[in-house]
Amino acid sequence: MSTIEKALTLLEHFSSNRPEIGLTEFKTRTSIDKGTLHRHLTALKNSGFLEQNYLTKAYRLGPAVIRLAAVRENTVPIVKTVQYYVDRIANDIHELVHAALPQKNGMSAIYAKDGGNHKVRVNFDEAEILPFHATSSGLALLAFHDDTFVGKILSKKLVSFTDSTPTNAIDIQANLETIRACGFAFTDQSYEDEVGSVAVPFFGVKGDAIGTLAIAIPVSRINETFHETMITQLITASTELCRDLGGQIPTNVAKAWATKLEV
Amino acid sequence: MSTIEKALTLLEHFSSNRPEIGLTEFKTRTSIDKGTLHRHLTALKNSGFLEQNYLTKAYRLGPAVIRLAAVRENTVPIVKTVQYYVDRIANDIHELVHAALPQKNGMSAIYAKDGGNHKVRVNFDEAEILPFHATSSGLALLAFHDDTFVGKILSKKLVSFTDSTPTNAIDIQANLETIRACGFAFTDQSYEDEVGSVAVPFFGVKGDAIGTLAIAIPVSRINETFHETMITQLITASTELCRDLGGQIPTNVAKAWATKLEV
DNA sequence: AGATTTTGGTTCAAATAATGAACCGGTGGA
DNA sequence: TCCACCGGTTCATTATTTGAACCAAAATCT
Repeated sequence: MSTIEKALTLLEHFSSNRPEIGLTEFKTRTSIDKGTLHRHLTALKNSGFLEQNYLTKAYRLGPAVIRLAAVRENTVPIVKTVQYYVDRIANDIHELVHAALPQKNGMSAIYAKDGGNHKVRVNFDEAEILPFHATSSGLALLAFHDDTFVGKILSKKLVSFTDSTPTNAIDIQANLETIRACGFAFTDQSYEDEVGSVAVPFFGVKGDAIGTLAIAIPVSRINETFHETMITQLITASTELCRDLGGQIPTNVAKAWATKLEV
Repeated sequence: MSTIEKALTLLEHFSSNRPEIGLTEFKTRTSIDKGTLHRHLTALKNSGFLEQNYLTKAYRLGPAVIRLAAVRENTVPIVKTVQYYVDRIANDIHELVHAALPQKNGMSAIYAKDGGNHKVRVNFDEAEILPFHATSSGLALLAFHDDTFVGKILSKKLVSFTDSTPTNAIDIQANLETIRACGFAFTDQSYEDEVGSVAVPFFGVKGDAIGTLAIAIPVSRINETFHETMITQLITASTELCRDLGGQIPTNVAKAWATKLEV
């Protein structure tokens, strides 16, 4: 791994829950030498990717990322495009809907909308990393990503979040096979207790999965017919989204989705 | 300059006007060796900061920046906070208003709104780098930034964009002194012909300028009274914005602004 | 108030990774 | 068919990164 990648990996530690990280905390989190760490953090700071809380000396993300995100969104307006469909589904089914993009170690929600007015609702932290193996988003994406990437992910230690988190790589591979066949993924309390989720991928020009649309819902509200409703909603939205983004749905997925919608 | 900084500098070359850059184009733009360049670009790609157009092999910004920007905005919600004031000014004065943050080599607009319905309007490209020395935003920020940074900027070659672009460091330093005294900056066609602009800084907890609010306007529509209107609008907005962000307006600026508002 | 721990930050010889000139192989004109 | 240009790779040389030990200041404990 190059020095550049090592340094950029540090940025992954920031999240909405952990917006500021001090030098020593970084050291315990990464077990990288303090000297090295300091030099890397300083380099990131000089480049505008980090800035320091002048009181605590802790590091937080800097203004450079704002500009880059604006340019990216100007180049490939995925967030904007995805919003329409997330909102539509959220308004239709009155549950928490989100769209996510893959990062190195999991999916990252780029937009979420809770269409519900339920008392019991799924707590959702945007910009959090959703682990590939424990979430429907993650599985839906892995199923349509290249094998080497999947292999890399599944060969790492698979953290258990609940009693239902799948941690056996072989089982997961089998599940991915099923997902590939039907074109959608679902999980039952594999990441958070009491929460189930359904997800479909959306595709880029090569027919590769570039992101996912997903619904998270308290298991108490899931039943057979609602499960089907969620899936049809996601499938139709993803179909239109792919068209908007100039993406291509793999033929077997297109076929599976079509038969699903006919029923 | 560390390898990390060198690599991250590459990202600065992307903009809305130049969303994709190939290896050879990078080489001509940076005069870095092709091998090195390729390794750096690959590292950035592996980290999700770049992705490749699979047809042309050209690089463009990747999905990692989206997540980081979301976390940053969750941490320090400058964009969201600033929007309210930019919109307000735009609606009041019916001209192009924007807010910008400093990057390494200039200001970058984070939000813009054209409140006008004029036939003649200022063309504005968001996520573009606005050079410090040629724009009111840049000057307003430099005036309240630490001297070493200003020195670094002014010691570089100051590009001339129009006949009115100031390129003499000593003149600019003198101008910064004036700006420090009155608390706002204005330029007359120093970046684009026919366009004038006014800007005020807004401040962080240390009383340091962390960004700017600015109005760009065709010179044909500027007159004495409108000039004053723009300045009062900007000053009041910045004052409130600083309060929202927990920033501290330097005492002499606060005084200058207060007297300006009294008139 | 004084001692102690913990914090961010720095140093410099040893270890390692970055560098770049030359080299591939594919693609698209002339 | 040739040639130029593209992205990408190789490997000996070189320069940078690395990390154990060290420092100073601030927070914490006694």
